[in-house]
Amino acid sequence: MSASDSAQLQLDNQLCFKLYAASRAVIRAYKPMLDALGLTYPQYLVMLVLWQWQDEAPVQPTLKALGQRLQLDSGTLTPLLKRLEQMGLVLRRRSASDEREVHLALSEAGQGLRAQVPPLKAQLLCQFADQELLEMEGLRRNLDQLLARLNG
Amino acid sequence: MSASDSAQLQLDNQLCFKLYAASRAVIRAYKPMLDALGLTYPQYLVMLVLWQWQDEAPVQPTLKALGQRLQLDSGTLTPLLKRLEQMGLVLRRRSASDEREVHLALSEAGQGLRAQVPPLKAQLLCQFADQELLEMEGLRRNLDQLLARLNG
DNA sequence: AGGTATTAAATTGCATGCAATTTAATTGCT
DNA sequence: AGCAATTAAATTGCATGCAATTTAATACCT
Repeated sequence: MSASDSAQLQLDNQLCFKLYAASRAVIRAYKPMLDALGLTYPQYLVMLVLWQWQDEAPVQPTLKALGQRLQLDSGTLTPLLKRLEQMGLVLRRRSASDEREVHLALSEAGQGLRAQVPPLKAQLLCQFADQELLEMEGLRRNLDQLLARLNG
Repeated sequence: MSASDSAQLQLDNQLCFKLYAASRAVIRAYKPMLDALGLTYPQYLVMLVLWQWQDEAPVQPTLKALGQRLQLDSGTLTPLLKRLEQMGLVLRRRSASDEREVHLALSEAGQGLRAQVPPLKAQLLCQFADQELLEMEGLRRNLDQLLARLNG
């Protein structure tokens, strides 16, 4: 165990830990807004995708396509989507042309929920100074690079 | 739902999603190394802290101190530490001076495991170009700022 | 000293993530 | 057509995260 080995193991220097901690800290910051919406964080991300697909529809809004978008598999998404269906926000039905696929759609309530987000989001963001929002934009670009490197 | 509201909801623009996706992507990248160590990702983070405390000992290496370091509560750490204890890597014992506290220590095996990390870590990092490692350093600093803002 | 408030873990319950397996439907090949 | 290979979900099992409650020990206050 050399000195440089030891330094490399310092938790404060670990990018992995920073990412893990920052991700959970952001989820905590979203908690008040998500409580108001009645959603968990991953449920919110699913709704974001489905709302987005209302504007720029992909070929088929399937569970598979959603999984590719969020990098989550059916083991995570199947029960999550069943909960959103129970909550009356999402509709699931097997494709007529290919019974293996599950097609997703927003219910009226699911579409309506979308309008509640912007004011809550604004409330969340207004606690940050403009300066800080700019820095976050830089952070977002850095994350893009990392994601492209790790996934693409 | 204005045009700017819609743009703000775009998933690609969401810092929250980028962080969430990047964190999981990094954990995936660590998987081969962690499999070789026989640890899960949060278990690895716990070991990193305990190894670090061997060098720069805090007053007391308690579960509470570990929780503050990793921002995790006893609901997560208690079962995780019991597993590390079962694996023979960590020792847990109640403090003599305050029976409420659980003190943590590394077993021989737990200390020995530390030496296996640097070569595996080097193997992990060598898939990245120097340029990319520099960019990650910038990312780390950005995450520091965000964490300080959200936690501190 | 005695009783209340506080504190540290542990426990309980629920919702992810993710690997591995299973099931059912479709493709592709001969 | 017939059958193996592939594919999309669902299922199973396990380890987190985290809120809420419980338990046990210590601190505090008069």
